[in-house]
Amino acid sequence: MKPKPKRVPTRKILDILAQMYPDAHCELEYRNPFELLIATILSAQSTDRQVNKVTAGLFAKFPTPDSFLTLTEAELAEHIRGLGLFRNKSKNILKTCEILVEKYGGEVPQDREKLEALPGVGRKTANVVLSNAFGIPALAVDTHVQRVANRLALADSENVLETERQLMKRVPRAEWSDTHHRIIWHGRRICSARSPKCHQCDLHPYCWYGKQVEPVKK
DNA sequence: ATCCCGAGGG
DNA sequence: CCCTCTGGAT
Repeated sequence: MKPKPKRVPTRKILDILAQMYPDAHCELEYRNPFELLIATILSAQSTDRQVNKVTAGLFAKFPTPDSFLTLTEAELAEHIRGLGLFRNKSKNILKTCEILVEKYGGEVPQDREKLEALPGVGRKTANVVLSNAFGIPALAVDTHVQRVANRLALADSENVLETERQLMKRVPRAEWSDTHHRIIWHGRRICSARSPKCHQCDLHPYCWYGKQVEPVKK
């Protein structure tokens, strides 16, 4: 008999994550699908904390696509200057608002293809909006999910789309949204890109990566 | 593969 | 100083 390749059951990992982060949720602040869409576009290569700092004032003055369209590209850029990639984001957001107004009556479409056709909106952003704003199951793979899922051997790929496929295959559909947020919280709080805190991680006994970083003490 | 691109942390 | 942050378009 060959020794079984022992792989940690996905169920085990998911249960521990649920136990570690029972209240995980989206940390971007928004009041409606439009605000979530804009906040998510802004979140590229930026921390949610910085995004919330910017959107607090922005959404108070400009709560709708129409109101954004009263701004020039340079004016909007000035409002979001605290974030990285602010020129690209300003341009994309205004074009997106134009399309929302002209094609969708100022509403955010609940449709992946229509969302991804908006400038500045790719698969990850579309997944965030579908899942959080509309309750449509989706599993957004961002930098945290990519890193953590691979460290935990929930996925094995350098490609985010492939990682998404592998996760969707292993995680029950009803748990996609919660799992997404739990993995992100884990990636922020413990399984950080640099110097992960394996010593205080409940998943350490089940983590191949953690054993490399910080071997179990005897 | 490269560009965009400021704030915050180590 | 260098690395990272809920990426997307070319």
